[in-house]
Amino acid sequence: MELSTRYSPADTEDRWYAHWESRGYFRSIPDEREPFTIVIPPPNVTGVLHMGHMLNNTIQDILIRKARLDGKNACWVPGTDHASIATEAKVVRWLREEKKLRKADITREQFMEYAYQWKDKYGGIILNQLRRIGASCDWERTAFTMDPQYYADCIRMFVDLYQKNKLYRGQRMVNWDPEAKTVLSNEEVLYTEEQSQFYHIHYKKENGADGITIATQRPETIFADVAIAVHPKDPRYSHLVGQKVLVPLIGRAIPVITDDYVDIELGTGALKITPAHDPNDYEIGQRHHLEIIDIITDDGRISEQCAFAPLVGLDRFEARKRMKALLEESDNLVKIEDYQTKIGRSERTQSVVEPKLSLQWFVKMEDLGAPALKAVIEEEIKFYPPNFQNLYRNWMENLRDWCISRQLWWGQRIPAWYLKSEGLSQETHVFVATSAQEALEIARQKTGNPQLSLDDLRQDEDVLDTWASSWLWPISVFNGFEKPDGEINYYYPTNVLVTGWDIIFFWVARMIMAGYEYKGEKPFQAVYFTGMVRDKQRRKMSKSLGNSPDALQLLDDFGADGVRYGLMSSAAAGGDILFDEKLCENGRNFSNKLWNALRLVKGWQVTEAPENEDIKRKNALALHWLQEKFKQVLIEGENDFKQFRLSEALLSLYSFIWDDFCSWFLEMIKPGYEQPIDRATYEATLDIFSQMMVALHPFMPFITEEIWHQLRSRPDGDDCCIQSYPKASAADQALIVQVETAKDVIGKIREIRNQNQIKPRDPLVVIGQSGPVSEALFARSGLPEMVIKLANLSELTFSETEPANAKSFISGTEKYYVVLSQEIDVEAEIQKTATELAYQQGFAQSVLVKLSNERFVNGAPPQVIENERKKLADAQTRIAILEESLANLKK
RNA sequence: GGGCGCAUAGCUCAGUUGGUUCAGAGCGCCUGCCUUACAAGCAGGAUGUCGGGAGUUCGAAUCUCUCUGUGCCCA
Repeated sequence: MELSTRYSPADTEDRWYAHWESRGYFRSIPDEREPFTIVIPPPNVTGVLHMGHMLNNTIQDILIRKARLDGKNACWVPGTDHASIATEAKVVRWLREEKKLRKADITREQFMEYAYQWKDKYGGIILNQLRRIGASCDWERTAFTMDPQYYADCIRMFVDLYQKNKLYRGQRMVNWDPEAKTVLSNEEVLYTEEQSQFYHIHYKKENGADGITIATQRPETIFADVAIAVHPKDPRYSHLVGQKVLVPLIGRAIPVITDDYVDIELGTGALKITPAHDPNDYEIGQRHHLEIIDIITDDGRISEQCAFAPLVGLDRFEARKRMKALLEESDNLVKIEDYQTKIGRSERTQSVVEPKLSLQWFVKMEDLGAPALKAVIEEEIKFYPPNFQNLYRNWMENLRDWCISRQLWWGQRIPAWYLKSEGLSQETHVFVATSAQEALEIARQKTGNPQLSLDDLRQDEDVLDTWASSWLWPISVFNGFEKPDGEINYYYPTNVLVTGWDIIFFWVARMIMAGYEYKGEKPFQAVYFTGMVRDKQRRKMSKSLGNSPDALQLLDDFGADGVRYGLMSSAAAGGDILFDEKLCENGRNFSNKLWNALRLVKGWQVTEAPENEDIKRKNALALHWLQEKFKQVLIEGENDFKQFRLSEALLSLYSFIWDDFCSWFLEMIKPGYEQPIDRATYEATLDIFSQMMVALHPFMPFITEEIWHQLRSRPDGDDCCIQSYPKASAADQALIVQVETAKDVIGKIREIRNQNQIKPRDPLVVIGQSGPVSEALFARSGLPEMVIKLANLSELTFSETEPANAKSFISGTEKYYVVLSQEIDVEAEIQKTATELAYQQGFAQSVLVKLSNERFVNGAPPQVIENERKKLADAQTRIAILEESLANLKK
């Protein structure tokens, strides 16, 4: 069998994924095993794979594969989210560009047909891309937030909340997107610094005398003014309070009032109050019981309500432009100054958000929030890392009612019906039911009019906010609403949710609320928050910045395992990742290292018995040591997994495999050129190599599966993917420490070799000074042979006398000599030894000071004191050795 | 304005309950090697006021306070 010198992911990844899938390894059906459940944070149905998805789903896959290897019934439910705003925007653009259709020209039913066409065409892309990174989802469970069952669950939820009086229709100041003609949640509004202008406008008194000058960025809204507010402590305006001034151009009289909200420093210190078009003004208006005048239409134009005919019908920005001339003409404009301010724009349409009073559906958060807050504070749901509790608490303690209606078509249509006889937004009757027929029944009862027919009713035009559907995800994907006693009881609560911290409020908090509301229980035991993937300049990766590497290209370049390694190696929970391709390169290099270890081992000739006793002892020791070391790594790994310290778990496996296995173990047992290896060592090596592949499998599934099969010919179905994870057990620490000491000796011999330009091939003679530690060390069967091989020695002996022409080093508290053929620079040696001596003396002194401090000796635990004594003793031993060396050198 | 975090090697970051020669890893850098698995590699090496200051303690990268810088969330 010829293996290429480099590992080629392209040759293996698709093949193994297809194999796993065809074998049904990812399928989960409830059984007697303990379940381990994850529901995917559903990506946007029209999305494509980006770095954030790869990170997030790699973590989920690691946890799921580990659970599967641990013998649990691992269930990872994949799916997508309909993402109403984003998807509708894409569908609208597609219709306009491809079909030459405007949304206004087609019916709701036609639009939905097109939207589903679009979804069928693009909806599966991201799920297929997830397969490429190795995601071991149970694809038969793939869910979608607009599936008929899921849709029905959303409607059921809406009706239920309404019946429980946790849902109401109310007028509220909302963020309005005049382009999409929809309400946006606060989170969908992006604020950026923009250049704006402050119009200083003078309002005259009723008698024509000088009144008050205000500063506003929105002169076009003066027609909706109902008051001017000043700060109660502002002496400049105290004489005007309680008087009336006239709105320019229309001459309507409005009062001057006082309110603490006003910032004396900002602008002129006088604020015009326009409750219909500014959230703060709305609140001030409420406080002072002011009327509300709404002068802006749904599409952002000035309405007739403004009482100023020349501007009616104009766009708000066009109106603003006209205001300058109009105010100048009427002698009300004092000045215009440039002003830098934060402007909110719709995340989707980029349109400037218009604060607007609107009739919307709201969820009352008070009752829902309480158990959800408690669950996290009391750690019934654990957050990783735990400091996200603060952020969560902060938000949960300042809950506002949740506006769940959106003026869109793509989504679950709100199951509320009104009487056609009542005007839009003027409704006095509302009938909420799961179907029009039911609504009709209710309507007949409530109105007492049995003659009502479906034709008399009108369904609410709006759909649910996407989050108001996806908060049901952990329940609905297991059909928990329709069959509350079905498999949901097996899978729920799920084990862990893996998601970015940026949607802690949008989604995590709301899923917790829904969990307690509808299951009376938390939706997940733990939440693992991933960081954001950023570029090297710390910018969040985004499509608009174009700073995101092409995910698929990365997979092509480094292999899925390489990318997974790269993402995980610097991804502590919650910490952002400054993404650098270098990280994936490390992963690729690691794959290659594994591959070459395979090539080495599989290239060996095997004989039944070792060549001689030395080799037998050496190999036995090497194996024993590696097995013990592996146990230690496994124990640490289990610990890491329990705490979701995945990158630590990966790094310790990485260094075990690269350093301990490849650099030390394989070199220990590697036979000489064209020499065979004994069968016992060979087989044991294949076994532990195989075990290592299982241990690494959750992180790097493809290459581990490939090597698993390359190592041995295995029966059909004996795959790495479904092995038992190697069990951790207590390791022989004494052996591990001894080998570490031997490695230190070897390292120091190599260092002397390097410094003296002695080729690795030239064998050396090393003489150790007899001492208790070295005697015990070298009495370990196989250990001297190991040192001889790895340091390439012709001779390793012990003696009391110092050899001629040798360089010495200290390992632990023992002295060793490396005999050199070349001349030694005695002066340099004296210098070096003296420096070392000074350091050791200083060290001993500092320990001595500590030990002679009575408070330390009385206060510190005995173990710590014991350690200090040992440090001192060891240092003193080394000092003695160094002093002796120095004396000898000076002879 | 209110709140939350972060600051450790040139870079990116670990460092769990304060305690072992604890100051670490990877990358980068320097030296020497194409040593029959791997140059995507091997063997070595250098690098730190743990942001500044004060405090608690026998003992602080770790706990407290404060200052500085910086990032985020909310208004």
